[in-house]
Amino acid sequence: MLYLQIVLLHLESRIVAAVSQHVLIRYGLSIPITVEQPRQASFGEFALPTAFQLARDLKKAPRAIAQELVAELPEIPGIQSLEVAGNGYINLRLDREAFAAAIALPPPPPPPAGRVLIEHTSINPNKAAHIGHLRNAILGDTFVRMLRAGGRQVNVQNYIDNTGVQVADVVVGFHFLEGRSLADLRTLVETPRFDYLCWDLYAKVSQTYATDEALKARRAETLHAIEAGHGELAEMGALVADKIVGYHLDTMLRLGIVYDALPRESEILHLHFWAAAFELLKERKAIYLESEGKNRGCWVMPGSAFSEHREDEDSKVIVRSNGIVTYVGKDIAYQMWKFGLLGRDFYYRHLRTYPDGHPLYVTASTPEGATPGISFSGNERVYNVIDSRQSYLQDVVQAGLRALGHPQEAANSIHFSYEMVALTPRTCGELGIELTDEDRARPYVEVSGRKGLGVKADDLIDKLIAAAQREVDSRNEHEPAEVRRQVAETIAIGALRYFMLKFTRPTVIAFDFQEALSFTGETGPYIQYAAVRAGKILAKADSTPALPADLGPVLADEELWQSLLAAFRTDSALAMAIQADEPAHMARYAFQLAQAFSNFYQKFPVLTETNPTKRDFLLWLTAAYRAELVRTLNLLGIAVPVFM
RNA sequence: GCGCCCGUAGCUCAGUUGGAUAGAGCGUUUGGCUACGAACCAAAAGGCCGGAGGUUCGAAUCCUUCCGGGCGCACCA
Repeated sequence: MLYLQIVLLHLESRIVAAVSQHVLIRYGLSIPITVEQPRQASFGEFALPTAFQLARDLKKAPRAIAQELVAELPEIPGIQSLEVAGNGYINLRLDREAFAAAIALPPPPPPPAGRVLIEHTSINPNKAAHIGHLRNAILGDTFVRMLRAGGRQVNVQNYIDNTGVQVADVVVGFHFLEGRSLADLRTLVETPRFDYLCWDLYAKVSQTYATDEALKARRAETLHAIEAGHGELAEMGALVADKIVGYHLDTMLRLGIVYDALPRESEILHLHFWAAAFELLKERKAIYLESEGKNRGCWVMPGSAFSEHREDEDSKVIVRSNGIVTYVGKDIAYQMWKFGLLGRDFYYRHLRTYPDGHPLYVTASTPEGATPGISFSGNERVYNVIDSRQSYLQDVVQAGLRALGHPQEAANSIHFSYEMVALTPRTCGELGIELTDEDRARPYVEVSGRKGLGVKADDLIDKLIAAAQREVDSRNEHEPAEVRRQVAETIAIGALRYFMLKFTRPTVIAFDFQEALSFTGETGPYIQYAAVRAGKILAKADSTPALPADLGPVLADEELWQSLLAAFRTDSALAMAIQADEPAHMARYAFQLAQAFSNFYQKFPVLTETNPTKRDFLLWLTAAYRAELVRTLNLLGIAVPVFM
């Protein structure tokens, strides 16, 4: 069934080849030929704006050129007719019979695979995940699914900063604010929703710093201990981080999000990744020891390395005057490892096996207990899914690679950036968050972990499931409770994932409960519903769907023909979405596909159709729609419930 | 101050990389269920694409400039 899409793609490239060759011979011009979809379906299947492009060079009216082209272009197999439209467009119509016959063609070979790495999620392991993290993970996971469907070999990583200040802050809270020992913490981490407890504690500690200088001094002490990896404070930090990572993995698994490996900062420290990178940076003179000014005694990267616009851009400190590397420095080392440029690797220990059998590895600093023979280093292309506020730092990392003499890798370092998820003032009100008059007047309010201001991921998922459950129960009283529960979950996840994907990456999402809880209109459930209805028809049909031999009369029906075309755009939509690095395009396509099916569903009753050939065709097309809907939803990480 | 992002229907957003009459969803109004399940469909109303210049056959899209909003610009991560 996929062949149809391939046929369309092939046809497009045949048109491009035929037209560009003709233009070259006839006019001696070599121009890029673009093929578009006509504004109105009744115009045909393809449109060529070629005459407009030629008008400049030929100094002739576009319409006249179009007429010339139509008269002189050689026949293109699969194309029935050409006609001039408007003031110079050329519309092409498919040979429908030939097109239908092409269904029998064998499937094409898979596209060449390249090894790519995607890092996403990467939440500080010191508190529960919030909606902003959901956007990151859903965006990353969806893009992974898209790339894999597009033939790429992808490995998925979730970076764990288990030795950073955020973990230290929570340890400060437990130990110095609440006076807990390591033994106390060992029992405490086992209490339910330990991640929520940390959420509140982190906010409390952050606020206490403002008035308590002594506590702030404890933070530095704690961070130091955690980085060194020795002593009670370090053990507390490891305990907290490991436990919270477990919660994050569970939360993401609820959304169908899994990883291949968890690289941890503790191993980057213990295996001295930075030392290796530092030597290389010095050797290539990518950084220098500042001898004067405010950065005296620091190793810095000159501003000109990462900013093309200004010579006097401030240089970026990589190693502090006390000899301790900054976050960016560590990130450069990590990015080098991703490309296999560091000359070092982690050991990998098996951490868990996902329900589908997929193994998850975590990095280790010794070969003890490690699984031999695996590596996640050495990728051709690297996507870092990180919010747009960190674009400055990502630029510095990229500049580091360039300065080290790796322009190729720098160019293949992609900051897959996205805007933040904020809250509408109304949602803040519902959450009982006090707002200033100034905030209330804004269109949205930024979430803040330090202030404890935000919507926890699991709370949102629970709320969505509850809302979906009400709908499911009211429509399906006769179904077993356990199945209803599963259906409600599938719908809730569908709604959430689609909601996070429908916005393009640079758009700030002003999160609103009312909008996110909606199951009608442009939502995940709308698309799931289309797939479920298609499935119902197929289940009730007495025959298996097969394409009838004589399609002439059926394809003459304009609406049916359009319906057929609309069902087979997945591959080209996928290719375009990958090329644009934009999962929202895929989400948009899924919705359009569902709309096309809903349309078809309304206009053409399948099971009651009396003409047997037409009935066979309708049934076949229903099966095609169902398959494409399932496949497309799968790309978005959305499952299809058994009923709705 | 410098850099990046955004400004499109009442609201929330798309706009296939410069193409034909600018599209969806929500909301509003109206019509359609003894059902291949209405979480749906059909129809209507709703637009100086922030303003002004420019580039060209053609601009929501590219350039310049102004206005309005957001986010960055640490020896934090």
